[in-house]
This record gives sequence, structure tokens and C-alpha cells, in this order.
Amino acid sequence: MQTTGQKLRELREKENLLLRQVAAALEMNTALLSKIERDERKPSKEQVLSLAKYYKVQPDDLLVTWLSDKLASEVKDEVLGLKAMQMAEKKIRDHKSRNK
Amino acid sequence: MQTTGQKLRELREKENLLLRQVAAALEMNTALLSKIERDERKPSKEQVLSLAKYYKVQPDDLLVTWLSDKLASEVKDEVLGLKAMQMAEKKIRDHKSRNK
DNA sequence: CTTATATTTGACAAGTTCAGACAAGTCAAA
DNA sequence: TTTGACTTGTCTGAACTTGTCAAATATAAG
Repeated sequence: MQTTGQKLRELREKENLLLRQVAAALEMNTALLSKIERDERKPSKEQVLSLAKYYKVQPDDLLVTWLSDKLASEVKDEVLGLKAMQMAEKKIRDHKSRNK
Repeated sequence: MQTTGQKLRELREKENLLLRQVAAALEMNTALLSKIERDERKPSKEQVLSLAKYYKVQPDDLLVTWLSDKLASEVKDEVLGLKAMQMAEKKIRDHKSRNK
């Protein structure tokens, strides 16, 4: 199961691109991109979308991973994390069916 | 499906207690407790535990709800929220089995 | 009505968090 | 030992949050 950072690094390496190159194309700092790829900084939604566009991949794939990173990090130290995830899932389902 | 605030309000009303009383017992501001019960402020973990103790209920019940509130709010405006929740759930499971 | 009490609201000060920048560091290849 | 790629440590400003206070509103009772 991959993180956003891992996916981004794979994408970049598959294309044989340098951090410098990608960073420049997206007008972002090289060190920052390095940190993002190593999950030391969380990219913004906009950054994820820009990167998906740049690498020409489905934005949704990256976005789901990115969101799941945020969720997982929220409960990573919590014993009750899994139970909470399941309850949250129900809440989302309910919330959705309410807008139908 | 209830929020932490809703549960707390139910608990208090079941005991016929005033905001003022509960707040005083926990050394917290009345306005703050009011906001927490209406989900206008998110209680800290410590506050949730204090409240559980005060009302003499299973801390875990409240804690799971509290955590799930945080998770749900993280994805509430996201179309891909549900998919992300499911991926996050896998991540948690993996993470757990790794510590076995 | 008037008063008393409970709760809510809005605005703000203080505190916390974190992305992003920069400079210095490591590492590998040549 | 120089060069280029990436990483690391540190700092700052901006955005967000929390808790408090004072004022507003609601509710009940006389």
C-alpha cells in the first residue's frame, strides 16, 4: 500500500526526470518536492492535481491516495483508529445518501 | 449516527445537569462546553476523557465517536471521500499487522 | 412587564501548526 | 576534487484553532 510520496517518486523515476526538472515545471522549490516525495511534507490538493497533470495520470488515483494519507495519519497512533475509521465510513455513507 | 457533541448533550440532559454545572466540575468555560456540544469547537482528547469520566461512561465509546468526527470532517466535502476511507482502512490494517 | 437564570453568539487575543524557503550537508560519479 | 542531484536542519510567516469575555437571546417564574 503506497503513499502519495512513493507514487510520485515512482512516476518521476519512470520518466527519468530530475527533481530539479519537475520542480521547475511546477514552479516549486526542489527541496520541497524532495520532502513531498519522502512524505516529509504533505502536498496541497492543488499540488497533487498539478503533478497528476504533469505526469499525465488520472487525478483521482493520486487524490484518493493523498486523502487516505491524511486519514491514516490522523489515527496512526490511536488504538481505536480502526473502529473510528469504520464509524466514519458509516457517517460518510449516510451523509451521501442524504444528498440523493 | 451521532457526533460527539450530540452524545455529550444527551448525557448531560439525561442527568438534568446545567452547562454551568458540568463546566464548573471540569474547570472549563461554560461557553466552550456549549460550543463543544453543538460541534462548534472540537474537544481535545483530554476533554473527552474527562467528560466520559464525569458522566461515568465507557471512555472508548466517546473516543471512537470523537475520532470518527475528525475523520469524517476531513473528507466531508470530498467526492472521493468514501474511496479514500476504504484505502485508509487498509493502510491501518496493514500498519497494525506489521506490529504483531 | 420585569427579573432571574440558562444558553448562545460574535469578536478577539493567544497559541499552535505547518508549508515553504534557504543554506549547508551528504553522496555518487567522473 | 569538482560537479550535479538530492537531502537535511532550521527558521519564519501565514493560516487555522482554541478558549475567553461581553453582549445577545431565550426561557421561566413571579
